Amino acid sequence: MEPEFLKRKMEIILREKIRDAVKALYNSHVADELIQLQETRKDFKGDFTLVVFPLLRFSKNTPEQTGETIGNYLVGNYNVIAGYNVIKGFLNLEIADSWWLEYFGKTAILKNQLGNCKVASPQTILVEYSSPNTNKPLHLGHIRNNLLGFSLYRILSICGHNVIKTNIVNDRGIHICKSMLAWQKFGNGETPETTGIKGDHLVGKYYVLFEKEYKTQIEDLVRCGIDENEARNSAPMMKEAREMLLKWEAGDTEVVELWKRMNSWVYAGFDETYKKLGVDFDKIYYESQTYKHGKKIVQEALEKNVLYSNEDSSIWADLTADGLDQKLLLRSDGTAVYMTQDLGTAVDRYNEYRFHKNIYVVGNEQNYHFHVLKALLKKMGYPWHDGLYHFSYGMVELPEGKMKSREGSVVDADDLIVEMIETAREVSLELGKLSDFTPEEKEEIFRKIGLGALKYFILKVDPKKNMTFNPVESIDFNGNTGPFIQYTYARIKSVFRKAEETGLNEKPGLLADVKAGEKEIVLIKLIRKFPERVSEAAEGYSPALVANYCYELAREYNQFYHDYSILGENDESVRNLRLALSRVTGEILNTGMWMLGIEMPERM
RNA sequence: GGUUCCGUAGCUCAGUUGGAUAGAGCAGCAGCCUUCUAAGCUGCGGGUCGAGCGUUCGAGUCGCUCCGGAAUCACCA
Repeated sequence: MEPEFLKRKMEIILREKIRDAVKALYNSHVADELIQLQETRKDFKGDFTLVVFPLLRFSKNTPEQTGETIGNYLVGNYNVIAGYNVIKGFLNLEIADSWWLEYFGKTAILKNQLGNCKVASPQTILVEYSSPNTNKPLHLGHIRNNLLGFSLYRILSICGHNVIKTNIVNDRGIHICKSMLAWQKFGNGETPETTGIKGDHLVGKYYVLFEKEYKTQIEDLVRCGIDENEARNSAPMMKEAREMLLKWEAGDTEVVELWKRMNSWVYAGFDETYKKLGVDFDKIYYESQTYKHGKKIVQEALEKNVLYSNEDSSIWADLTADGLDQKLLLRSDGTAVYMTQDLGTAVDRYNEYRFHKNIYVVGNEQNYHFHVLKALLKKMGYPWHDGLYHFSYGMVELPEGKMKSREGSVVDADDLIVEMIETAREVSLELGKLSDFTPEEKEEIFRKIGLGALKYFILKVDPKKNMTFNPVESIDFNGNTGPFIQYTYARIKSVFRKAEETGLNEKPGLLADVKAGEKEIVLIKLIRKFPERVSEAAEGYSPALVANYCYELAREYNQFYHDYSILGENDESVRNLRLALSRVTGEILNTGMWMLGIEMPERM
């Protein structure tokens, strides 16, 4: 049997009481939006604050006097309100400690703390993320993409949605031909096996080699007096790459075989990186397949006169009515562009999953592209176009600006992961707390901490904003970081190991009539916010809200841990409350970090 | 040039539908381990929230105009 306050939030009850108060005191009905209730700021005494300015129209009195009158009424008519104070136009209401304790007592026994974050009507949601090109390894930008996509999947799932993780691999086009060509010319038959180089890095090496050779050819041509643009076009490397692309599209056996072979190297490499990052997919799409369907869709739309054809037989959409521009969908030679395949992919996905939402985790540099994609689907008469959502995240920049592949200023994903684990190892060994662990156990802890630091660093930032990564300063392990939260968790685990040894275990049902301290009430209030924060994160597509909540909770817990003794407390009911608070905090931190894809060590 | 986004402490970032005296961390300085993990805790200094005007009882938050930065506007992806 759940008590009233578990089914109905305190805020809702308070609003009702305030409405009653205004009715009784001023004989007026208050519209809901005029009752402005918020949490009381830390520097003031109280739990909830009523902003009284909007109510002056009823009281026809000063803000102070109105606050006093309403506060007095509430204390007299609702025993959960233990007191109030009025500062300027703000009425601060104090909820009785007994209420918080009763609340905590009832919720602490629940299997998980997520209660009301479940949505009323679950949806089928596709989350597309990662979306790599097959000509070079993943870098820091992809890491942000992968972590955001995967975390979004977990947050939406935990709220009850049916979420499908998808990936679209850009496996065709001129870029992969460049790597192939360079490998043919300079590769001497090198493979990941013969060189020991990870497949994606090996292919990336030839992409760089192509660009290098191509550049010298352009320079040579320019020196011979040829215009730079002309040189770009006529450089032999580029000509050969284009020829190779034509051969690929024509199904030339030798080219297709090489393409398959080199892509397979890349996929093996990607799989390794994905595995290290802890992300995976339910369904992978390949552009080399979806672009064909895209072409068909474009042809059909042309026949229905939704699109138009130019004299050179290229096919276009006129989106000026939507405030956009003319958009090319098929080149004059009949080949597909990027948008063509995205149309095909979207339709394929809808046919396969009948999704409510199709979320694209793609950088904000492609905002225009997704506007156009949505407008096109609408124009072509797909009613589900409304379900498309571009989760537009900001770029990861270096202190000196944007990462540039061609200038070699990219932060490689594999390198960064290794570095993070190395740093975790150094820090851990210096602190020397793991001496009784086996080498394997230690490695596992270093891995969790290193990756925890990296993931938290990325995910704590509002996804919409660009962020800066400084490779020199690297990523911290103190303060608002993943390891800080992991450490808090490990501390809690340590308390329970000790409790086990000494027999001072938590006893269910001992939470009534405890005399609680200030920090304990603060913790209870913060714990109570967890499901709400998760809902906000799901609705706002923001893992950062979960990350920052976890930090807030860990910080609060550490203060509590520092100020109060848990197992050293002699009063059994107080000790039991502290154990329950520790356990629930640990559970929430574990679940919260799980939503970010961060693993928690039992010890560190 | 058109469109979109962003400017908060030296640095990296928080800041709910507009609410009180704008918060953390890092870096700097000063303290706290015979007691459950010091990857922690406490304190100090640090701000014209890019600038100005407007709406409002009230603006970091909303509107307009500037200044600065980014992205995009390809028969590239």
